[in-house]
Amino acid sequence: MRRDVFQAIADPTRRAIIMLLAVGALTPNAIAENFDSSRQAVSKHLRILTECEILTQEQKGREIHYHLNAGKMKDLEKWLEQFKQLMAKRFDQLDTVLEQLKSKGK
Amino acid sequence: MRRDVFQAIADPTRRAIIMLLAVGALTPNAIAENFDSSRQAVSKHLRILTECEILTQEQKGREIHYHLNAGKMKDLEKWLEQFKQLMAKRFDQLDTVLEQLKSKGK
DNA sequence: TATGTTTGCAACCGATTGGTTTCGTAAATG
DNA sequence: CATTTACGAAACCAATCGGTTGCAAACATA
Repeated sequence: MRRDVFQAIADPTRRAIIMLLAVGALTPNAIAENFDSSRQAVSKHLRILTECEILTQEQKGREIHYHLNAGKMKDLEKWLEQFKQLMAKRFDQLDTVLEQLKSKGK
Repeated sequence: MRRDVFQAIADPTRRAIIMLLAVGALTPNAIAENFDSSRQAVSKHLRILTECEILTQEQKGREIHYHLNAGKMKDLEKWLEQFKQLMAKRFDQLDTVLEQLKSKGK
């Protein structure tokens, strides 16, 4: 089973959960209140996100507080950065071509 | 059918294709050479990426050149930025709490 | 015109997804 | 001690995914 940040944020509900928990830790019930789907459905998403290590659990009596592990989002950030660098390099090459054309035009 | 950047980059092969095309446009055959899976499997990924408008097609005789539409990646960038802002705000609040504790300690 | 190449598309397949309902358990509450 | 509450886990389901093989069409080439 693939369990990474990319697969985690593919689902819109999970993205919303991440945003919710970015503000502060919440219990499954509190999270589920923000969605149309059942508590169990949300619970499944929480399980997936926990397996991805995007969330951590903190047991408090019979309640479980889900905390966001912001560090795990770095994987996504890194990939996006790598992509942007590749694109920047491409534009640099384009610039070189354009300059060569300009100097030839002289 | 959900067709957005998030779902597009969930698959590792598609992420690799995006990186490949970030360097320059390629034909399906040229792309498929970089992977173990069949040309048809790659073609399916290309279809999905095109439907997401991450790729554009340029017909050249019997060949099709797939170009990257870097602009579409902004959706991902925006979401990540929004997330990071939320986290930053949270840390600001934490700072406030810490400062209040400090001034009380005086 | 016959042949080979490049490509998309449809049919099929097992695995995975995201949801549901049901149940068990542990903690709080009366 | 009985009841309610919070939660995870399991069983089930239709839909989707990512792969395959086998076409057909369009273009290039001999």
